[in-house]
Amino acid sequence: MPKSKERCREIREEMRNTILRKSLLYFARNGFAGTKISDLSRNIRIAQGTIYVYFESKEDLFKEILRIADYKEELRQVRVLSRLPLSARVKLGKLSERVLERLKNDEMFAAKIALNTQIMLEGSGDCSALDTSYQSEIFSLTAKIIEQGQREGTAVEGSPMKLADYYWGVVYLYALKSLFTTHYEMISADDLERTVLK
Amino acid sequence: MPKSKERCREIREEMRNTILRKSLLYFARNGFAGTKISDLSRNIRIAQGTIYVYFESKEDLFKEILRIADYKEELRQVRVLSRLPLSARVKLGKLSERVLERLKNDEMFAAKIALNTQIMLEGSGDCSALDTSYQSEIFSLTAKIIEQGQREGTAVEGSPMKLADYYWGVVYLYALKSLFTTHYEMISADDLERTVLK
Amino acid sequence: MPKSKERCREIREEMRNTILRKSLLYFARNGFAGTKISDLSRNIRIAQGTIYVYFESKEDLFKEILRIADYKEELRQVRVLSRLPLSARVKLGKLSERVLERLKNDEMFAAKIALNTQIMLEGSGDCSALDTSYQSEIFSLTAKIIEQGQREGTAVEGSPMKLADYYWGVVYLYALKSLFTTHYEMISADDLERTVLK
Amino acid sequence: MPKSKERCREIREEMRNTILRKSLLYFARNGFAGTKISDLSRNIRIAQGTIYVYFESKEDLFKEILRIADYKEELRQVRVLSRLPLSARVKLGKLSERVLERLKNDEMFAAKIALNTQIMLEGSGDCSALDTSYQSEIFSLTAKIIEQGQREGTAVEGSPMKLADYYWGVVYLYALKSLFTTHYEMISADDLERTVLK
DNA sequence: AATGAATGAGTGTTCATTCAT
DNA sequence: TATGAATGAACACTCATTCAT
Repeated sequence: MPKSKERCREIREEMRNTILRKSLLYFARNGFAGTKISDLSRNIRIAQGTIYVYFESKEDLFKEILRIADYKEELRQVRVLSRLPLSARVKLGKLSERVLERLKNDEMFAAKIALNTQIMLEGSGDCSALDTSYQSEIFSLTAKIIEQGQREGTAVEGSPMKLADYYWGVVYLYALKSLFTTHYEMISADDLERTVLK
Repeated sequence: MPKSKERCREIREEMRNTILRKSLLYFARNGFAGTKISDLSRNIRIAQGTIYVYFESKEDLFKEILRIADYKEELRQVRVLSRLPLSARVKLGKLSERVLERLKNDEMFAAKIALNTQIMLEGSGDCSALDTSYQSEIFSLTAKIIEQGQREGTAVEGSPMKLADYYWGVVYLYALKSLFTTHYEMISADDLERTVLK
Repeated sequence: MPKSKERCREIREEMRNTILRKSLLYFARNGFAGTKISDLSRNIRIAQGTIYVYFESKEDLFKEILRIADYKEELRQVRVLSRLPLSARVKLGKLSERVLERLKNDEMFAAKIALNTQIMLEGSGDCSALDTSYQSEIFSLTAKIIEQGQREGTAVEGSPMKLADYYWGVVYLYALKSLFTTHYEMISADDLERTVLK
Repeated sequence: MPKSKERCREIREEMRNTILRKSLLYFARNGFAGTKISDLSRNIRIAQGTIYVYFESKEDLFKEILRIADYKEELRQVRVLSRLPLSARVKLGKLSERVLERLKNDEMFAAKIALNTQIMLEGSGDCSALDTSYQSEIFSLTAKIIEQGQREGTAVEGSPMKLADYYWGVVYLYALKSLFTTHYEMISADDLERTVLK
């Protein structure tokens, strides 16, 4: 008797997500070239062949990872925040607290940030593969908050985009630290804010 | 013919340095796993075999690169600076200006910082390979300057080591940017100082 | 419930035959190495696992195919024909007409001939797997008819076995054509006869 | 000191040809799917990697083989023959003798014919890869000789193209035999001619 | 010393086969 | 019994390393 079609789809979806989730961490830590399918599959505790049931190639798997490692949720938060009737200082305070909180507790979040920023840095090559629109909108929204801060006299002078870039660069820096280092001293929200606030 | 022998050694030394210099950049950009000897040799415009005349293996080459990519010169500067009868604010100002200046103009400097920090992050694995003593002394000297700043009331509160780590982390961040991005906005010395100064 | 059991056996037999029939065509067209179980099962519209309910392995399936792709029926016809009180010319004429007729209309027949001849050509390897006695009896009966023709002065000179081999070789040739080509010009019975008749 | 550029090219050309020549036989005997790179390289007595120094992939190697396994030389002969002021019977006699001679003595010739005809039969798929123009010109020249024979009353009736196809089909048949069978009885030029001559 | 063709261990990928459902 | 996801041995291919020139 055939398996129920529905159940089958569920199982597939579940396995696919397991592979994606575990691979995200692996790729973030070891890079594309440094990740071997054999190690990866041992890490996920599946056979090498199983990966190829769900993905066409190592590269395809990597691209799918980048697709799911987007900033949809983060963007939503920043959007909401930027619209609230708050001072830039408060907005950046709340944002920083949330971001650092997740960096500490959610390894996947750190991996996502690390992977995306790496791709953005290497850039050029295969931009097509990656939808960077979420990221760039986060940057421009952050820049707007900084601009608001400059008008309010709480943010430092300088190009808001440069400062936003600086702010998220520091987030990337601590994403790397949390990915690679077991014992490290996390900066405080104050430290992070200081990139853009007086 | 002692002179000819001398000349021979010179030529050898020159080739060896060329390989080291070009490889430093290549490894910094592509990582160890992402660097193929075939690509590397094409980049240097020598035959693959030539690399093995000067280095025992890819790993040996990499270790030699790390050996020359030390912070001897930087350490010297920081040492001198920390001993001068200056305020912490001025010391950090001068340090920041010099570091950002080199980051902009000296690609090798950026590569050196990127490579070292990467190794430090991945850490654990082969610490033996890398002499991190220069780096850690720079860190502790920077921490001392920050401590001085805290006494003088110009530096922010918090663990001086954490703040030094933050300061150099940002330097690493912009080393990466200058390595990978062609057009980017460099932060100012003020921006960099703000990681640790009020 | 004896009836239900009987019915069950029937269904099994039916499925088994479907697999054998469809596989015969597939193997004839693509060869053993060129036939993937995944493609085959998709072609039959069953799951891959189902094949293994009826056959132990790909090789077992192939051997079973060769077992059913015998020349029992053809042998019977040639036997009857060779015993009739007819001239060699008439015998070969009737044989040629029947063979070409089936080649045109019965894809399974073409596949059978193609597969068997291929196996005979590659030969040596696994002769054990294939009972070539039917085939060789057809050859020797054909040789006898040719001998008769030589006595009657209608067949060309030369070793009767060589000529029989030639005759059936041409049949193989057009079996291949009908298997692979959609539009081709079939030779006439006269053309086929001419391999052995003046 | 670098190897002489010229000598290098020679060595490369030589090895490339060795691989092509030996692979032609191997692919002709075992087909594309049935040919393993490991077996092939063992057969040529080189390392597997060496094949990839000269060819991008197994498929690329196969395509190159088809490119060299053309009928340029055969076409030249048929062209000359068809222009000579001879009767069709004599032309076909000479052609048949030459072809059967080469089939017996030149394994490469048999492999070439076997491979090309196989490709032509499977056809459709990747016609682009193979230049079939030589082959089709041989066919049409042969058809013209047959037409001449029909006018002279020596060739049998029927579509000249069909008969040319038949003639070369038989050549393919005995190419297969000479490739696969060690002991077989080769047909005579007379036998071959009889496909198209009365 | 410098070369680049040759190597083979190691990596990515396929596919016959198994097995829980 | 029929299914198709999971498996891992076998295959295609890569790349650090060697070596004859």
